[in-house]
Amino acid sequence: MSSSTTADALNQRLADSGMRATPQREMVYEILLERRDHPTADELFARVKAKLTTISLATVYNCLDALVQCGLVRQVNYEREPSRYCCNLREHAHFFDTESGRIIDVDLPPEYVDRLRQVLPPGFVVHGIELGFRGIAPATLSASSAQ
Amino acid sequence: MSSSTTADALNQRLADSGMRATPQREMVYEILLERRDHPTADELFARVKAKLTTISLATVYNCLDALVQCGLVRQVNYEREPSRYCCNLREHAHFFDTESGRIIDVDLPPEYVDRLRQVLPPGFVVHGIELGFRGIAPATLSASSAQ
DNA sequence: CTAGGTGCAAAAGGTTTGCGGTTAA
DNA sequence: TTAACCGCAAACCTTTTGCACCTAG
Repeated sequence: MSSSTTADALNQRLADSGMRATPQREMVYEILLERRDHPTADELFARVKAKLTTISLATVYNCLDALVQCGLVRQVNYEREPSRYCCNLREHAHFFDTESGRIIDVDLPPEYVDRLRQVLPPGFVVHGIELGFRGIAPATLSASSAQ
Repeated sequence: MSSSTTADALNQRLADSGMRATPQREMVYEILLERRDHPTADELFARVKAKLTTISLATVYNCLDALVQCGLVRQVNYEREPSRYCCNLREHAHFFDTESGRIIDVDLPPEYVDRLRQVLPPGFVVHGIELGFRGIAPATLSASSAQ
């Protein structure tokens, strides 16, 4: 049920971008949805391999590229660390907790985003905004998403 | 004169962080100030090598690390591209022009920065904020800094 | 039948490190 | 004299690519 609807949605999204659904892509996406904790490709590889034992790391990278390209996944970069992957499609910023290494999603209200771009002089065409905080999160916040 | 005062400032900053001034560090910093165009380490290496012919790429990386650590230089990362280096110490965002590859500094008024952090729920300790825009800059803007 | 995907291994590419020699406090 | 720093080369690590094989449309 829920799993089949996400599979359908994935199928649709991939098709819209001229790509096919495959067991590997479905599994990578499913595992990414399972815990929304911004894993690296390597970490994801380990989790996926437990269920699809023959998958390779290169395929995980390829699947993630496909998911990013079709707009279902966001690639999150912090400094020069390995990329992390995020299946939260809402407009949000990232808080990088330097103590735990955790990434926390912070929802951004639409009017906040509008105000963000107002800092640009006129004439700039904006295709994307990236807002990141670095610091220490309240210890009590154990989930991977705030607000 | 101006060059000697920046050298003094560099010396001071390095000393404050327990490091020495060296010809290589001075030259890397000077070249970085010359054109404020966010070069990569490689690019900087080429420019510095023209004046300090024996310098090595590893030393450029080490010098940049030193300059970043003592707070005179900011390391700017965009997606997974090579790091770029920025000697603008004012609070500012970066606009990544996807057509030219250029990075444009956008000054952030203090009250804007204050408003940025207001999106965080209470309890978060912020040590740094990174705001980046991706898009197309007005062609007329040829300088590397806006506002 | 053919375009697109997978898995493997090797390559790429930016950055870091180890080491012997040098320099400045 | 001794701790910091340089230059060189090798190592590192994440990501990409080439290639042979497979599979769905």
